[in-house]
Amino acid sequence: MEATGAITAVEVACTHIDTTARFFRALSDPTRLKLLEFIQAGDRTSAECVEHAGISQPRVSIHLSCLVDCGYVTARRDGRKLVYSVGDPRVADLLVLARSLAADNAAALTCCTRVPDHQR
Amino acid sequence: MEATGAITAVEVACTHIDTTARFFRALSDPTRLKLLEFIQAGDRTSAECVEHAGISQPRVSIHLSCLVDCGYVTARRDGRKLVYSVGDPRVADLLVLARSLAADNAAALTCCTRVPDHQR
DNA sequence: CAATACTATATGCTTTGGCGAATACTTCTA
DNA sequence: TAGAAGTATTCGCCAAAGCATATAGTATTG
Repeated sequence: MEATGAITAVEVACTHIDTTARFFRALSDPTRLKLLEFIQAGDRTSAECVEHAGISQPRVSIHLSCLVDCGYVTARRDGRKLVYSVGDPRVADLLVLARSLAADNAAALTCCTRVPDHQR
Repeated sequence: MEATGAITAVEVACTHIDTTARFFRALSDPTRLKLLEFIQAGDRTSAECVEHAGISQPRVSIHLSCLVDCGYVTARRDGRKLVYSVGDPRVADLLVLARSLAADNAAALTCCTRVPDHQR
């Protein structure tokens, strides 16, 4: 599938696997996921996000940048503040799907607890 | 929503956010994602997974355990070998959705490249 | 065109979790 | 019930990425 068509320069550097993994990575951190769900429930300013996340402003800034870069949320200015919102409806679909799957495996989702075993 | 019903003991320890984040974490590693897509395309033995992943058998074993624990795949014995397969159709839905979203943001998915900035 | 409010970056530290290599454990088959 | 084939664990190493604190940068407003 690497002959002629349909693959742009961007996708050559990273495989679609790498891209998708990176996409999932954004949601694999509880803080970012919490922020995304917060924003999805209604547009939020940075300050609101900082308060909701309960961590430092610089850290939240980085997390929000990450969510923006990954296409989960968009930012717009409102006076002095930045307001974040979820634009793409597929994001909601993704979250709903993931939540239902995760809930069904909540008990077994000790998951990667096995991976780092010797460090505890 | 924490008063009386509908929340089991399992879910009390971890919030649904933590559970879901952990769920996404399983897909946030390129090796695991690659394995999952490989298995989704057709049932695979451990040996096939090892060859496809291109890393050591022990590592693949751990990744597969992780995918099983998280509910993405199931394992069954076939003689001496273990055969892995994707059972839940929602997994396919999730992957399709994620791929389409990730593809639309492939260019910007430099994402967390911003997070670790001082280490390069 | 300041001063201020808001947001992003830099630095240093620590934890998580990826990897290979060695090895232990299981499970069929002969 | 050996022995081999297949699978899982342990260990040590290192990179990625989380966090706070300090600081720099950028808009908007007066």
